[in-house]
Formats: sequence, structure tokens, C-alpha cells
Amino acid sequence: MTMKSFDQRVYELISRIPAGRVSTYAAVAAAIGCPRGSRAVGNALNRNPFAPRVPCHRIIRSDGALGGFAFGSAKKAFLLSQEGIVIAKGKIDLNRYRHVFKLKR
DNA sequence: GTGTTGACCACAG
DNA sequence: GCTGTGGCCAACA
Repeated sequence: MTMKSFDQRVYELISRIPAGRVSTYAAVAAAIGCPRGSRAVGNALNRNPFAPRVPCHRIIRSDGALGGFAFGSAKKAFLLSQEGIVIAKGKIDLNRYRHVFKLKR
């Protein structure tokens, strides 16, 4: 049986996020089965062994804030703006750019 | 096996 | 509205 590690699922799930769309750490954690593992998700992305193959810059905080980025928060905002996402006061409208996993809106 | 760390989240003041 | 504290989870030393 192939039991993928927690971080492994995070990378796979995030890699499914299309451009111009974002998700939150809590959403990813919940999608993999750990609604309280939002910290573990951020931890997995922090190491980001699959960067830039994984669009980790599309993961933001539940507040809409960018959170952090291994390459620099400024780089994260720059990449997101290239995807067509508008950042207002350093925050993103989750109601507009939130991506739902395994479900089409 | 234990202790520390961390790109978080929610609640209280 | 912002700041501070507690709690949860997984990986690393």
C-alpha cells in the first residue's frame, strides 16, 4: 500500500489549482482530511521540495493575507498579480478567487 | 522517543 | 480594528 505522506498530498492537491485562483491553508488541510492541520500545510510548503513545480504561491491565509513565501512575500504578490488576481491592501478577495477542490462551482 | 519549530487559525481583550 | 494568547498538526534535530 502506498501511503503518501501528509506533505505529499499537499503538493498534489495544490498542483491541481488552476491559474487565477487561490486557496487557503485551512482549505487544503481540510481537503486532505486534516481540518486543523493548517499549520502542517504551511510547513510542507515552507520546505517546498517541489518548487516551483508546485504553485505554492496560490496558497494564502484564511484572512486573505498572502501569508508567507519561501522566495519572499513580495514575489508571491507579484506572481499572483500576474495570474490576474487583484490584491487590495495586501489582501485577496477569497470570495472571488477561492478554488474548491474536486468540485466545480 | 522527546523536544522544538513553523508560510496557521480562532478566540479574547 | 488591532494585538496578544492558546491550540492543533506534521516534519526535523
